[in-house]
Amino acid sequence: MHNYFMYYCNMDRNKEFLSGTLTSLILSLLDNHGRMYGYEICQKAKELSSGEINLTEGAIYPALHRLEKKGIVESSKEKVNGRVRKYYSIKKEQEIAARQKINSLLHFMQNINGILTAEK
Amino acid sequence: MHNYFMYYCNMDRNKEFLSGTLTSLILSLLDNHGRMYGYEICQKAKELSSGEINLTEGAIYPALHRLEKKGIVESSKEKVNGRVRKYYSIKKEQEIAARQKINSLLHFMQNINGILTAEK
DNA sequence: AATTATGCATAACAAAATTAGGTATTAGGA
DNA sequence: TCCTAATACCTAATTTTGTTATGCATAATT
Repeated sequence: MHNYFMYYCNMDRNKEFLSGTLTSLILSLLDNHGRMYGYEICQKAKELSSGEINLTEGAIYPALHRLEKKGIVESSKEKVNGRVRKYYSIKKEQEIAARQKINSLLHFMQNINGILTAEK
Repeated sequence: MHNYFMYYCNMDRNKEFLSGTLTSLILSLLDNHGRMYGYEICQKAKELSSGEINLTEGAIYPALHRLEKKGIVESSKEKVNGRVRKYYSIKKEQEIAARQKINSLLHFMQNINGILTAEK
């Protein structure tokens, strides 16, 4: 290593948010509403943000697949009104970790907010 | 187009934040402190977040280069204490746009916060 | 003398969202 | 009865962005 800047210049636990809050957003919605399916998550995010947060399908579905692959959520398909829905929920043993992740995002946003609103 | 979901399911002006708050963070610091150089921006972000936001060099320098390439900031080199610093500042004609971007991030974070802290 | 801090830069890689396409069913209006 | 909108899933190519790991150079500290 040529210098030591990088020893303290990594994003630590916050690194994941610089590249997106989507995963934590999904976990939060699942934590609050229990079983949800992809389309429903998009709608709920939109609803809770006065129509301003519009998640794209190309983002939400791969994100859900990643969460499942990592063993954080589990899914089950169900036919409702002739259409198949894929419901996701946080695995029981992952709930604490999920809440920690959500709190980390809240904390991170407080830090960013503190910088953005700092007095000159 | 095969369906119409995507007509209203894009991230609109918020899209840039899902993939990082760094650019807005830089603009905010430059807006508040005027001329700053890369290393100084890292230090200031760290200082204003009680040491929790640690920007990496590999992120900050390319980000500054992108901002300059886009004509949003301008730079000038200066030798201070035998070391060359590259100072950046927001172009006069870009200040309003920069502040809008910063406000967009604040607004976006309020929305995310609203979702994360929503009552069940 | 050696290390730490200051200061810049870039390249290979990985992660994640955008963009754009695909399939299928149901509901509602003209 | 069409046609459109809404519901509901999926994936691939591309782009953007950050991480990780380098490299160089000078000043200050131990």
